[in-house]
Amino acid sequence: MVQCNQTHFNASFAALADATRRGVLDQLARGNASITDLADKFEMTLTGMKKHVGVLELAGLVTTEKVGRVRTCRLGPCRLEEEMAWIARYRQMWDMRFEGLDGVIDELKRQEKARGRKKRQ
Amino acid sequence: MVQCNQTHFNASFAALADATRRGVLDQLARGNASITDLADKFEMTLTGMKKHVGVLELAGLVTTEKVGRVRTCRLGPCRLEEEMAWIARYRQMWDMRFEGLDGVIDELKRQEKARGRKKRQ
DNA sequence: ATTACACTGAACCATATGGTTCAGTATGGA
DNA sequence: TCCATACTGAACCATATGGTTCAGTGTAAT
Repeated sequence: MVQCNQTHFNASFAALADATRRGVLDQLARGNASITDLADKFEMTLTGMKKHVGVLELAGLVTTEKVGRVRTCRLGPCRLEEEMAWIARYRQMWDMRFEGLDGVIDELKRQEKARGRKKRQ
Repeated sequence: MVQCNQTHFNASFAALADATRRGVLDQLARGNASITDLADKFEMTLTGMKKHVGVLELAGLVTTEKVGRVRTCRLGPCRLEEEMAWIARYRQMWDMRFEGLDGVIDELKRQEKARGRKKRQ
């Protein structure tokens, strides 16, 4: 549904709106890691890191699995395809909008030229 | 700088993490609008909408200009190029990661086959 | 059996977010 | 001049966010 997409966009963009979480994704792209690994790397308490991982997990960007006493984090199923598509569409609209403006500017220039010619006549 | 980029990513992704603000961008792509126009369209107070526009403006996604008593909002200079690039790079890493896993799986299968052959010998 | 490790949950804190109302200010139109 | 319009800013509110500490629980190693 639209609602569902909206909610998912909210979650994934919000997840990306934090430098630590983007860093975690970067790190997990290099290899799986435990909560402790990540907490060390980003100089943060276990509890703090767990919250970040939770946000990423809710957004589908990360999945985790606990075996024994260590929880391993890895990249999740969300590949940011829709987010990418949203931005791509936005940029397309932005370009069209500016082409439109260019059109207007060209039109204005033509009119100005025409006025210049008239004056000179 | 890296810091600067990080801050910009924070602002732009946070700006996108709200359905109303994404809607405003959509709307502005269709044409410029006043705060009143947007507030009406999204059934919100002027003050509320002004805050959203402020967030979008800070992220460079919107610019505004006040002439007379009406403030006109239009798409801003930020075309989300770097954000798009970040996501593209992420997806690339994600793919590599999974190719890597496929590689590991293939390796495991080969080893298993090898063990099978050994056992049968 | 003891101890160390890895995580978890609750509670707390400061600040940010998304919204409102209310009381202005400034501008445009009759 | 008078009134309606369009915005603005301050204050407020509830909830979310990004972090912490502290007190557990369960697992691994000695």
